[in-house]
Amino acid sequence: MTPLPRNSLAESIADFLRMEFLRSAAYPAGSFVREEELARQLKTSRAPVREAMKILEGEGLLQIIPRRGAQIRAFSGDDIEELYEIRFLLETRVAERIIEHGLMDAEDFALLEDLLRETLAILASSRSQDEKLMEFCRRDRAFHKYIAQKSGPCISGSLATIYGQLLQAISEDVLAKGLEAVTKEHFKIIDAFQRNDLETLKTNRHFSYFAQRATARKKK
Amino acid sequence: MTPLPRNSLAESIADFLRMEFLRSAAYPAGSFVREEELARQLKTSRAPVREAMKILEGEGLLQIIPRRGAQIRAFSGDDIEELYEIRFLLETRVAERIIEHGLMDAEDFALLEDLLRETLAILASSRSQDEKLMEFCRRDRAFHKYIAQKSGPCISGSLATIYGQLLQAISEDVLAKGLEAVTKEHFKIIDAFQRNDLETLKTNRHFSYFAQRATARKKK
DNA sequence: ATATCATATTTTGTCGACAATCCACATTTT
DNA sequence: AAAATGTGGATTGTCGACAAAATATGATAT
Repeated sequence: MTPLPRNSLAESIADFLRMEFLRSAAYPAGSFVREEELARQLKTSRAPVREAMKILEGEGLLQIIPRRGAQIRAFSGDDIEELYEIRFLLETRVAERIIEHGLMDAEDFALLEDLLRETLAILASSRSQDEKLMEFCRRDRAFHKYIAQKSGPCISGSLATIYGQLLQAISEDVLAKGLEAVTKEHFKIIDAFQRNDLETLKTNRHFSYFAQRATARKKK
Repeated sequence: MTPLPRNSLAESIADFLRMEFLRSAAYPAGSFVREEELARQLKTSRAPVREAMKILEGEGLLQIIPRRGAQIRAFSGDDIEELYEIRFLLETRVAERIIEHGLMDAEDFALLEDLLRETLAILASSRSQDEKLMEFCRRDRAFHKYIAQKSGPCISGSLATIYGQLLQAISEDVLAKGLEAVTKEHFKIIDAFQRNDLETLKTNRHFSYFAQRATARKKK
């Protein structure tokens, strides 16, 4: 058995910050994350906080300006369009490879559907909004990652950062549309894969959470 | 004038490690980077070393296993193929956008050619091999980044990490082929952009350093 | 009133030390 | 002999403190 490596404090702090950025009440885009303040809040020292910020910088969610601080990245309308475009490009390639080479079987589909059902169950149960958001994000990531991994580890990595940035960029829309609705749409993706329906995966963009509406509204 | 933010020690260490990974004599793929050892070697403390490793992890060059250490990522033949594929996908999109919307003008071309000539001049001058490698990497990155930036900041970011991983993956081939040869081939890219020759940029893969030879040899 | 400069305060960058964990090797047990 | 257990050394994780830099504050001169 794998020793099941518990993540370090830095990873936990990074998780925490990712969530906070989504809720965005305390940490609006463009504002700075103060090391001391965050460390005091989480009852840790500044060292793991700094490491967490380095992680988030690597994911493109934070922008560290030397000797100035860490600024929460703000995405413009153009940025969002660009992210959607990259996502479409990479996901199309993923879908092509999976369907062409038959990279997913019945077991995979069952596993993914279980994951989605589990997600819905958690969202239906009475937990705090924060916990729901956290569990949703964890499982949503896992869902997309599982599919991308079938195609390859490198493309999966690239897509993961795109997902993260996109989620932060359009968090208000995700929250507005509802976590359940987003999860339910994922069933259609599994269905399309089962039917080897590449066209649906490409043209209908079932992969995507939302329509262009989101990007159009952000444009200025 | 911009205050020209000097990069922190962590960034410098990350730079240093990137170079070392390319030379790969002291740091072969798959081996671990020891914090204490590196800190002693660079006459710093472990804090900036740890931060540098977090940076490199974000770039996919290093793989941090909690409480175990930081392992230099080893790329398989399949990985390299995948990286080339992603790179082709993204670069094609970059070229399309630039040519379709006329995103580059005479000034850009002149600037890029200057950069290449400068690179060749440095490579021709009598410096240490290490310094040549460092200067080459810095300018090669700048070259690709400048072009990608014309298309958009997000796609540029994705491509940058791909470039970095690819460089580490095939560093022996880069060193074998010669830094000058690689730089000289870049002139063809500029030429193709000037002639709006999208087909050359796509099919001939002038963007790429090498043929499949590199990937074929790595496969097992 | 504005601009400029000196000073105070806040914030980040770096360090050395200690605690927790992991690994390799030796020892014991079956 | 093989597996399990323990112990010692090495390595990572976290902390608090100090140094350096940037920002904010306020006084002075024009």
